[in-house]
Formats: sequence, C-alpha cells, structure tokens
Amino acid sequence: MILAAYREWASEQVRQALQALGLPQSLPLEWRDLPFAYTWGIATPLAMQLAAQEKKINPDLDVPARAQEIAQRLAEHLAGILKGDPRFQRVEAVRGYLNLYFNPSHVARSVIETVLREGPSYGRGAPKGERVMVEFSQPNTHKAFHIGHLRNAVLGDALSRILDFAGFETIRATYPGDIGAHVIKCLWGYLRFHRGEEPAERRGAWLGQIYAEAEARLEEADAYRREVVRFLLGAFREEGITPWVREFLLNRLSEALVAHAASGPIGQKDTTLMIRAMATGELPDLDAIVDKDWLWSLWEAMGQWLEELAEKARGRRGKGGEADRQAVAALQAHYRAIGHRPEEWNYEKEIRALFARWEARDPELLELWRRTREWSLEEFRRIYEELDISFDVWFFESEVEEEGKRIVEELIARGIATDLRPHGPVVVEIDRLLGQEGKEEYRTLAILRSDGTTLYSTKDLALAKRKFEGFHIDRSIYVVDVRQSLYFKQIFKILELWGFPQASKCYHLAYEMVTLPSGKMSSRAGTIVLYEDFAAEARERARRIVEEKNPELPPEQKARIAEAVAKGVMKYSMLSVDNNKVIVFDWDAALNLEGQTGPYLQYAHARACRILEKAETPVRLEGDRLFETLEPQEVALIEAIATFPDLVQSAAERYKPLLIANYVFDLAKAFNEFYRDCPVLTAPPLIREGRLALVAAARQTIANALNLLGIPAPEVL
RNA sequence: GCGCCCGUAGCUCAGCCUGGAUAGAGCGUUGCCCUGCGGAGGCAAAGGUCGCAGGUUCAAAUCCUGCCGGGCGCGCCA
Repeated sequence: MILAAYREWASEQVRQALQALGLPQSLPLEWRDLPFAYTWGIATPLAMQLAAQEKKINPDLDVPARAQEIAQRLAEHLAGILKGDPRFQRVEAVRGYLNLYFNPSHVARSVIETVLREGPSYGRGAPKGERVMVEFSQPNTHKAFHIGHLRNAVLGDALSRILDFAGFETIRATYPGDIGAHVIKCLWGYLRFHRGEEPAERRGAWLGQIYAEAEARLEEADAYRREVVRFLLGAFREEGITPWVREFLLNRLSEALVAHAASGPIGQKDTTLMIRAMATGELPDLDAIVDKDWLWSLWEAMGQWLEELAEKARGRRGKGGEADRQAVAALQAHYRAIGHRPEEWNYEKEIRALFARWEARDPELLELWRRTREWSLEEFRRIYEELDISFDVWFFESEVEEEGKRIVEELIARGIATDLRPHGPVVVEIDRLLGQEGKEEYRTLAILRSDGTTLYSTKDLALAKRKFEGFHIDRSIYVVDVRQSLYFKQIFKILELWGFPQASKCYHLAYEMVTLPSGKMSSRAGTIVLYEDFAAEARERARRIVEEKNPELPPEQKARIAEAVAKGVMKYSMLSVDNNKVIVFDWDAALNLEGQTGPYLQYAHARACRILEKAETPVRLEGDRLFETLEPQEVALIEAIATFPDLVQSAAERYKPLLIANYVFDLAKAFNEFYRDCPVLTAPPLIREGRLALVAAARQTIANALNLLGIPAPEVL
C-alpha cells in the first residue's frame, strides 16, 4: 500500500525520462524488489526488454550490452531530475537493470506512521462488497478427531481470517457428518458390546474408540465369512484331496445348489453367482449374495458331509483308503480351524437391521443417536474453543437429508438426473449431459441410492442450495481434502446444470493428507494420531520450556503461556507447508520450538513487548530529524513491515495462508536481526525515539499477521 | 486406462500463478557470540545436474511438450 505509492511515483519518473530520451514508451513498466539484502529500492528490467525489442530490427545486436547502455542513460537522466526530491536517494544501472533507491528516512517515517495510526487494522483491506462462505472442518461424529482434521480446521480458520481481513464479508461454516454408515456402525458397536456404558469424560474420544472397535470386529467378521465361502467353494480342490472325496463333496454341493436354485428367483441368482465362482476359483462378491442364511446352512451342512465322509472312509480298504482318510482328516481339521462362529457370521445382518431401524426412525435408536452425537459435538466444541476457532453457522448432514431427496426428484423431473431405481441408483451422467460422451472428464455421479436413502452427494446438493438461497453468498469455498477433487468438480458442474449462477464461484480448496512415516493413518492398525494426544504433548513440551526459561512467573501465567505456545507450534506446523503437499507427521518436527516455528514468531513479539515496556516512555513520532540515519537492519525491517498489506490481498486472492505463514517468519527474522544489532533503549535520544517507534510498528505487524493465522501473540513468553 | 498432485541442499520445505541479477529458509553438522533490550536468539562455514530430455525466450527452478520416479482419485463410502 505504502510501497505501491512509491512504485507509482517511480514509474512516473521513468516514463518522463523515457520521453525525454526519446525511447519507446510502449512497454509496460514492471518493478521488482531488489534482490540484495539491506538495500532499499526497486528495480526494473525495462532496459533489457527495450534492447530485446531493438534486436528484432537489428539481429546482430548484443542485447546485454545494449541493455546496460540504455539503463545507464536512464540512470543518468533520472539522477539529474530527481536530485533534491525528498523521496529519492540514488539510481544506478547494473547488468541491464535500472535500480532506484528511495530515501530511507522518508519511507521509514511514512511506513511507521501508518502502522501506528492503524494499529490492529494495519493491513486490513478495503471492503470488497462480496460475501464469501468458507466451509471447513467436517469431522464425523462418532469418530475420532485426529491431526488430519486439525490441518483442515487450522487451514480453514486461517483462510477465513485472511479473507475477512482482506475486506470480504466472510461467513464461517462447519459441517459435521452426524449421520451415515459410520454412525450406524458405531451405534451397533455400542449396543452390541458396550450397551449402557458412558464414561465420565472424553466421551467423544471414547465413542471414537467404539467406532474403531466396531470396524475392527466387522472386518474380522468379513474375513471369517470369506474364509467360510472360500472353503465351501474350494474344499473339493484342496491339496491332497482324493477323487473319491472330491466326487462326494461335489455331489452334495450340487444337490444343495440345485435345491436352492429351485427355491425362487433369489435362489437362482445366488446359485448362479456361486457356480460361476466355483468355475473360476475366485471368491464371489459376498455383498452380491442375497440369501446369507442359506450360505450359513451350507456351511453347517458341510460339517455334516465331512462327518459322513469320515464315517464312510473308515470302511475303505486298500491303498486308496488311507489316502481318503487322510484327505478327510485334513479337510475336517481345516473346517474346524475356520470354525463355527454364527454371531460373527451375522454381524453384517445386524448392521443392516440397524440401518433399517434408522430409516424407519425407530424412536429408541434416534434417542441413542441424539445422545451419542452430543458426546462428539461437545468434544468438537471444546476443541474449537481450545484452538480459538469459531463458526457462524453449523450445518449438519442430518438436516439436509430430506431436502436432498426432494432435490433429486426435481433433477429427475428436469432431465438432469437419471433414475435407475430399483435396479440402480439415481445418477447424473455429467459427460453425457455436456455432450461429451466417451470423454472421462466428469464421469457419472450417483446422487441417491437405489433404496431411496441419501448419499453424501444428495446432502451436498441440498447444502449448496441452502448456502446460496439462505445466506445470499456470492462465493462458496469448500476446504476439503484433495481426494475429493473429482467429486467437487462433479458437484459444482451439477449445480451449474441445475442453474445456479454461483456455481462458477464455488471453489474446492484442496489440501493434502497428514500421513505418518509408516504410511497412512489407520484406525484398524491403531495408528491414528488424535488431536487430543498431539495437543497434550505440545502443551507438555511448552510447559517444560516455560518452566526452564521463566521459573519465577506465577503458575497460572505459565499455564497461559504454555497454552499459547502449544497453539502456536501446532498451528504453525500445519500452516507452513503448502496445501498440496503431504505432511508426513513427525512428533519432533511438528513440536520443535526452535527455528521456523510458531514460538519463534511469538518470541520475537515478546521481545518487542519487553523493549516497549522497559522504555517507560510513550512512542512518539515528532520532529523532522527522525530516521536520518538508518542501519541496514532497520531498513530491512521497515521494508518487511511495509509489504504486509499487499501480502494480505495476495493471500486472500490465492487462498494461501502459507504466504502469511512465510511472511511472519521473514518479519520476525528481520526483527531478530534488528534486535541483535540495533540497541534501542541505550541509543542516543533521537535514534532511540525512532527505533522505539519502529519496535512498536514491528510488534503491531507481527501481532496482526499472527492473528491471521489464529496464533496468539503473548506479551511474555 | 483416464485424471489430479508431488519431485529444489543429508532431512523437512519456500520460491513456480505473474520468467529476470549470485536458487533461499529451517532442521542436522562444524565453529563462534550472553559485564548490551530475554540465547525459544544471532553470526559464519560446509552442503545444489532445481527428477530427465527437448522446446519457447535476450533470459527458464519458473512457461510449453514428452518421459521417469512417488502419492492420490475414478463406489449405491464420506
């Protein structure tokens, strides 16, 4: 903002110089920062561009030499006309660049004045008159809140803060997943293994454990079922089997299959699947087999067949008899090893029954859902509070289900969606609708299950409508992990086909996953890093260092500082990596308190506070002789301070909190270098006054920038 | 198969949108700096075929094309 004014002034001077020297003025003038440290000015490659242009007419031209010549002439001319201007310091031509240096004291004053005048608003952009909704943090209730969710929440929060500060009217929305398969599974696990239990605290996390346990048991049950079916279909071709045994088993099996096929259309379908599987030797899709009770009866029958076989084998004579007996014994051993576990066989059936109760709105189940849902939500609220993250709107998946179903009907009626029920789901064949059949760009999205129950997409369509119509937003940002990129592309396209003009203003801010050195986090393998544990460890490490550095502080202040440092270290480790980069979570790297970390920034802020506190004099900017001499470190610091407003706009435009994260680090670094080399309190009066004002401005800017990241800036660390 | 993302120092990452001077940090390693406002700091050294190959350009880590490695997506999951 401030620098922009200087840049404009410089541009005007260069334009006049070009005219005076009879050089072409057609090229757009570009300015860039000087690459050298501790200098203050801007540079333009204009002369190189002019020389390149001349080369088109004169191909033999030595471009670098000619560029330097032009730059030299411009520099000489500018030096002449700018002499005496208070803003100007010097101008030079280097390697074809035209470098223009500003009068440091002049700029210093205007920068610092601006910061001190605007205070917490320094860097705030003018109102844009545009309403933006940022949807972020969509954790599932009944599941654990882990560090992947943390990345999302921290990123969305920072983005919201940045957009708001940049001048957009920002609405922050969260969208917990409070219904769906995961909820049913969790409730099943609760009812089956933990009915009536309720821990006194951390009930949300406990529920997450129940969910993980349920998943594990279901997976185990699934493995069991597969083994059973594999044995049923493959026993006759096991190693060491004899023709006599094989024939017997195949006979019994075919009899059973024929009988089942005769039982009706379902039996026929199941039998077909089984026969095909037997032929190919591949396991059939278990979910496709409808009558699982029949499968189970087959399993029980298999036990009897083997008994029968064993009985008959006892009477077999000769060489073959021994082989037969051995084969049967092996089969029986295998059969017993797989075992008889009717409960596990039926887990899946129980889940389906629970789903049915849910769909029928069984009051008892609804009551349990409401109660347990609240356990999770109270934990989410506590986490958000802990992290200083707030929401203007709470959407719930459960609240948009019914509307979603209505929308699907509307889309069918308008020919956008294709109804394949009852043999398939309701789908939107997007590529076909766009007239690009054969292309695989948008593909096909299912928006309602064949049984009429809702999908994630059903609810998202309803949610989008609610955002547009209920909140009159101009723009809609979805902070969701990168795996859903195609999905959101599809949803936005459907919104467009549906006729929402805001569809083009929907943006999926994708971010990469948080993984572990060992790979993906998995609840099955028990490798999920809970937010809770991360935060506890962060607090503990922060507490230890506060204890070490400031043992004399009152305990409650130590606790407050540790809290702030923990927040800083967690958030910064999530924000200082670009969105599209996987964060491989490493405890020591994530919780390091030195180097490019949150506490480094907070430390710089605390140091500035300390100087201001010790000065015991108000910060003033009076008299003309301030900033007459400036150390390079002072110039660098002022420059860093001055770029903040531009950076805010850029971060908002590009949806990149990372820019702010990197910026605060550079700023804090500049401050620490200044701190080291430029004493404030012990300096002579005039210099002391100027530096004190600079410290105040630096402190303010660090605080403002940290605030955009949601990181607290304590006065004492 | 189709699509998206990543590949820069021993490790973790900025820089790429919008091409520009000697490619920057942090961690780690080595050596310094507290009788100065807080050493959670600062200074210095070592460390680079910017994945590879073409192309565009006066100029390429940056733009384009092709390849090679790695990750992810393409469900009646969310």
